[in-house]
Amino acid sequence: MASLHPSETVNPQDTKLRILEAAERLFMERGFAATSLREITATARVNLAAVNYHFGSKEALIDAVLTRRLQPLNQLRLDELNALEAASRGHPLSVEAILNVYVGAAFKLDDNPRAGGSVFLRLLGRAYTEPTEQVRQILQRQYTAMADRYKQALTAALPHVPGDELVWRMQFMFGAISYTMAGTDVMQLIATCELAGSNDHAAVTRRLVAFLAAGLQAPVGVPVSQSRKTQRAK
Amino acid sequence: MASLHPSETVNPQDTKLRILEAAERLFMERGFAATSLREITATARVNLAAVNYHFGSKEALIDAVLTRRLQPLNQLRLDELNALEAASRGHPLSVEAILNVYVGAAFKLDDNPRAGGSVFLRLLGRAYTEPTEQVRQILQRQYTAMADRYKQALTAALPHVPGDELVWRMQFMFGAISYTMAGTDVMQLIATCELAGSNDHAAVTRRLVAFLAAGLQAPVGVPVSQSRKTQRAK
DNA sequence: GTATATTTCAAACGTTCGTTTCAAATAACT
DNA sequence: AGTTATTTGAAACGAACGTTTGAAATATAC
Repeated sequence: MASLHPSETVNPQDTKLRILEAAERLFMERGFAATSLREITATARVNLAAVNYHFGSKEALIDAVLTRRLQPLNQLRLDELNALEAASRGHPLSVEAILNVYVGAAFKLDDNPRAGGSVFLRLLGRAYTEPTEQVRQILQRQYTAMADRYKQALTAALPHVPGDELVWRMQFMFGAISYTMAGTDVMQLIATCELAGSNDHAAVTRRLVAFLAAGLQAPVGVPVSQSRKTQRAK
Repeated sequence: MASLHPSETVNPQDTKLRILEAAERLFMERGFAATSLREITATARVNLAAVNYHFGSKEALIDAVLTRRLQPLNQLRLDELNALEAASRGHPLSVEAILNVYVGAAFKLDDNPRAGGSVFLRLLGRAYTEPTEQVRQILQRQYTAMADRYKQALTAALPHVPGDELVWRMQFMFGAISYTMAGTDVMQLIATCELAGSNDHAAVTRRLVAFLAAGLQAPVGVPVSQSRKTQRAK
């Protein structure tokens, strides 16, 4: 060991971390199923068997990669919403304020180099549409409490929107957000135009929040049961 | 052949179709990478080698599965928008009318048993966030002209929204739509609530269009360059 | 310093993957 | 009819997969 250069000495915990970060990036670039443990361990410059030694299986590694950042992220979203409500002292929060907390928390993860979230956010955006039961369950576990809490806050902020309508609008909201997070840049691929300033998180947040706030606050139409009549009346 | 029961006789083209439909469903349920040709051919009750014989490779099969329904879908979206503009005789279209055509086309695919789109729409919603370069290119090829055309129509319907802002809002729009199409039912998984009437396409369309129309028409904020001042002013 | 526990490593395990082969069966054509 | 082209079938190909193994190396404890 004395013959090794200091930069080559390895922190005991380093292997686990290096695997997590290599896996995070490769999962984002190629998806869970298409990324092999051999690619991951080669990227992390650790032995192939290290994954099964430290995590147990590939499934458990996927779980660890997702939970590591998702748990703090959603905890931050809960904490900041609670803090905001506490600070408002009874005054109902605006939709924009709620959305700013939710979206802003993700970009805080992104800005913090320690959290290294830029890669993770793209991974997360894609994980939402992952077909495997395992990933669905991980997301469910991590989102249930947080989504319920935000539904409650949004209900207070949108008294004119019925409950079932709000659930749908939150569905649309999550879609727009995770799609944006995924950064698939589909418009860039789809149309002959570019997304201006996609690296300016504050600007993206402002645009996204304005869009979502308007959508959530949209006038509520006629009840579903009367829809056919309404359509024919046109 | 004469000894075979008529129901057992096989249409020459039948093998290709059976493969396409089995692949469509399995790709939707498990994703592209995680679905093997052996599962597909077993489900379609055809020989394993039939995929490579009729399509050439798994990649080519993925392409065929996506293009088969996406091409007609986006063509329908183009045709119906053109028809609507022609019928309006110079009057600018409303945002709602444009969105109804776009979203409605997808659900027409779903309603038509011949088109059998219910499975495909979920697959398509997931394909949007697919990491592989191949799938990205297929989507780009199929979406470019259509997205450009809708951007043009929305520009006319939203004169107060600058071009770069509109591109972002279309990005949010595509996110909400494809997320809804994917039918991941993330809110169902995430929160302790259900999406009421998710099978009522007319009702979903109405909710989605109302949300998106409001989002697209949201007031345009201050220019990005002045954002910091505005934020501090609060 | 010796003993114990933890971590790394190269090699191999059995499976499954996409693809190919080539003969048999079926369809199409003259 | 007989001949040709197309399609199906069973079997096998090499490659890559996740995982396991057991010995070597390292860290920790006494």
